[in-house]
Amino acid sequence: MGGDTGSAVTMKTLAERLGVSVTTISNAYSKPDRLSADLREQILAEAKAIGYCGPSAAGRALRSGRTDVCGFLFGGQIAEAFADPYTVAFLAGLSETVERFGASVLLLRAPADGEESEAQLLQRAAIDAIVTCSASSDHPGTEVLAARGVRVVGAQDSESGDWVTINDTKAGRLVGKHLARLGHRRIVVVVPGDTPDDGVAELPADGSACSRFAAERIRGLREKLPDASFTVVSAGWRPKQAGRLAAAHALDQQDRPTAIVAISDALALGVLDAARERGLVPGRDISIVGFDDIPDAGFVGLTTVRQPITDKGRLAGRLAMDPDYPQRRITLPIELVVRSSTGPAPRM
Amino acid sequence: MGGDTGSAVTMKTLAERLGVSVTTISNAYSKPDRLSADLREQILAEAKAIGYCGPSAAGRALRSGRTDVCGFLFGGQIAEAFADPYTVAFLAGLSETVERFGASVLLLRAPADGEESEAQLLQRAAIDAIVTCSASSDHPGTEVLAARGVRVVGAQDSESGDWVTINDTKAGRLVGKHLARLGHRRIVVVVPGDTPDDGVAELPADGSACSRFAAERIRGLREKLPDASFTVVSAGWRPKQAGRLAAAHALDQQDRPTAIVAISDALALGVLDAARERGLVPGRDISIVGFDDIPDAGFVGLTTVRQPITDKGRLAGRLAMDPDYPQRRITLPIELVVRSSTGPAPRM
DNA sequence: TTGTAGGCGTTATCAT
DNA sequence: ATGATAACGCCTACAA
Repeated sequence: MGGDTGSAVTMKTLAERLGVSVTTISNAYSKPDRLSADLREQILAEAKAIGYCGPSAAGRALRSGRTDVCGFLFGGQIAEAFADPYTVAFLAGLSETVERFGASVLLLRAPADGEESEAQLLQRAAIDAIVTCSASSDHPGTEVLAARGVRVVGAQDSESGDWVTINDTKAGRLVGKHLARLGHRRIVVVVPGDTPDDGVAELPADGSACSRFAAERIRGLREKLPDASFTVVSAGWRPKQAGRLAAAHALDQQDRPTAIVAISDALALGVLDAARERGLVPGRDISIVGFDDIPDAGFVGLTTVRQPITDKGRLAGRLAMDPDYPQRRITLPIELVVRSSTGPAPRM
Repeated sequence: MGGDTGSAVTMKTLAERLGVSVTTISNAYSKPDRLSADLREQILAEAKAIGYCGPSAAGRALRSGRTDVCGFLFGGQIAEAFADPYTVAFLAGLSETVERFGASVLLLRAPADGEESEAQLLQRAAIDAIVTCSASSDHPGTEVLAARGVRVVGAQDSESGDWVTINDTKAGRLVGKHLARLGHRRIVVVVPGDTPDDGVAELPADGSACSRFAAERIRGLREKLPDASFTVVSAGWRPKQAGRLAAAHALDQQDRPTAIVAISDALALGVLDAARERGLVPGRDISIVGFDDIPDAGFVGLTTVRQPITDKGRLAGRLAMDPDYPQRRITLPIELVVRSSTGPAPRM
């Protein structure tokens, strides 16, 4: 105990003490079948004895070009990202697979424009691959990484690169069809987004100011509700709070919507809160829909479009860690899950 | 576009093209004051032109011994860890600080006993420092890391090493005093823990089967409630669900407790759900207390012991990244926050 | 099955 | 202000 010189012990140390070559030591760790089991055990024992804990990651990375690290690029602040059950579920699948490949996940925040120093952090990260989540799918930084030889796995279909995604337009259509059938014609869509002064921003109803996945969901939605009125609002990035604020704004209007579509379940949970605070019963007085089917959605009876979030993370991890995995562009199935939060549009 | 050979471009390439030495290139990035501004700009421009994106992390790590990576060691599965708002808040503070030091956070799962391969993952990780959270504070793996020269920052006081923590016994006492004053004498404590068959396990009432921080909270609690009856139960690791199950079990007994103390707010949220599902009004029919004061606690009116979670993360990051930070053992202040979930013990 | 040699890209040290 | 040189710890040929 006490601050020793630390890692003065290397493969060479071990080799000298045992009278074998460094190659043999190296093989003991990386290619167990290239030396006798006896010798290997002896080496491992001595290693433990003198406190050698395996090949140094730095040396190995430099020589082999592999780091056994998979980056995870998320948008927004970390607290916002991890307050979102979708992100957490995705990350759970991702890290499960990454770990199975003997690697770890490095958290990388997508730098906003002009954040020079954080951009460097991303560019220079020692990673074999990077997985983006929907909020950061088309980040410019990934191109540089790709040029550097880092495998990039996106959460959105694109012309180049690998990805695993869902059909967001179709997801929107599923919701649109459902709401159309129930007779809804006055609809508010809640999306994550920057907020100006008063906390709620109204955005172009065609979704042109939203991230792409949101825009596509909105497109599908409108396609099936051609004669409905649409308002798109945002109230920040922290999902629950944003949903609550945005819904509060919408519900306190003269001409209250009959349905609120939250672009994610995490937002929808906040929308439900806002409705209940006003004594409105979801599914009777107001219909509320989300996307993703996070675990809580079932618990609170939220109608939503299910996607296999954790599997998405697993597949992303697979694409990231296994360059030989044959299918490099994957679209996962989705499904409308009708629960109690939607019902016929009330006459008003 | 198109898979090029990748990172064939190095400092040497750049040096040759500009007719300067590699040292100068290196300095352009790491020691800007050791060369003329002119030359530096020229170098940076050429770098951008030929697609060189800064010193390779591997080379730098090997030579300098620094990786600019801070490990975060969490217990349990990743989905469980990040379903816990405490962990998320802590991580937010941690990564904020780590990023400020030009480094990133690497997610490391604490391997259970016998998970040889995952233990290797931890031991060989290329990190400058590692921060543990309460659930993994006394993990054996950290000792090896410390011996290797990795700075270890714990979330619990210990004889050796650096840490940032709170006084858990005192936190327990705050709750104990509060409940004693309200006349509670039949108390159930909910802790995270492995579950056997039926989903709820009853543990020794002295907390001896819990993690240390939980045990200390229980100790403080009992100290102030010397003549109360205690039952300690656990129902898994996913906080909300575990709290709900454990509370359901306790509330469906003949001799229902008058107060339920959840060892974390995340658990308490589940306890609240269970109470409400049974038509019990928290603070009137049953008192419910948590620990930590996560954001949702205020929202649902939960009485709890506040600790500055995000600041804890920030300080842990500081200790991890800055070996010269003078104070290496920090105990943060705590405070009882009384809300509506506690009230006088009902006569029964 | 085991050993030898060279180099991966960088930075520290010591010159100039 | 700039350059030459020598490691850093490991892995991949190739040789024995």
